Amino acid sequence: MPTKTYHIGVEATMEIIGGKWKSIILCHLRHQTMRTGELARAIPQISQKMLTQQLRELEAANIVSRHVYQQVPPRVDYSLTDYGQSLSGILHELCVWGEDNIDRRQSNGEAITLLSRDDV
Amino acid sequence: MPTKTYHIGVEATMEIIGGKWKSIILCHLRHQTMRTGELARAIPQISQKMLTQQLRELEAANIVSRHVYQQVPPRVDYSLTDYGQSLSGILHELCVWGEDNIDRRQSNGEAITLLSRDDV
DNA sequence: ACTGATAGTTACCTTTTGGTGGGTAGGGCA
DNA sequence: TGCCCTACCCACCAAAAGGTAACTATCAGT
Repeated sequence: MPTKTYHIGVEATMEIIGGKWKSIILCHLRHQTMRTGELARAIPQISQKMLTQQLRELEAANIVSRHVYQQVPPRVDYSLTDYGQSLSGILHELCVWGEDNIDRRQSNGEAITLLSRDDV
Repeated sequence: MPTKTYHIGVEATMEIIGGKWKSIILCHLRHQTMRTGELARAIPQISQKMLTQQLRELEAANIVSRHVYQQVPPRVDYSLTDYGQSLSGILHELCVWGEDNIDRRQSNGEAITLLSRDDV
């Protein structure tokens, strides 16, 4: 089996939280356990396919855990694992830096809106 | 002009440091100003095209600045702007978390190598 | 018997991202 | 004259990521 080689730590981190959706999902799960539908409503731009696909990958990386309740209609929820919690600080900073960046660009005349803040 | 809309701060951050290369480049520039060729040697997997393309985008976002010396052969170097420095803490944490993640996976039996650490 | 609710899968397609291999400039130097 | 050096650009192609729409299962309620 070929050994996977990284040159710098950030490569490994980005493999886990990179992509268009993972960091957004994680930012939401940072505050609370959420059902599939809640996540979908919190991230209205995401498609069903992407949501479950990304959740599966985060689960495989042991960042989120998936709880299935034996009910009909189905009930499934997701939360950060203990290990996933270790990303919480980073996720928060990523949110805050982005909010500042948006403010900056707005005051620079760019047409930009931020719909909700993550202020603690 | 259509207004660009973000739903959460992290979206904006990821637009800037996301993708396969940007965070790696920034992690290197965090410690020192570097010439094009130095960067290319520090990130051996990157192609010329990607290196300059990503640097242009980081420059456009006001994260890195590009200094051209009037010489032949050409000499160009890149460094973080003051604003770019505001990412330094995040970049460091991304590196450290990734290093820990790799350690974790190694002790879990995965065949993984990390070639160089960013320890401060 | 039919509908609604929830979570999920699949096939198919488009868009974005990344890689390759070639070429440019222009002064220094053998 | 001709080649080296550095940074960088371009045309073209391949691969990965993401989007759309249609489909599944199951039980409750009407």
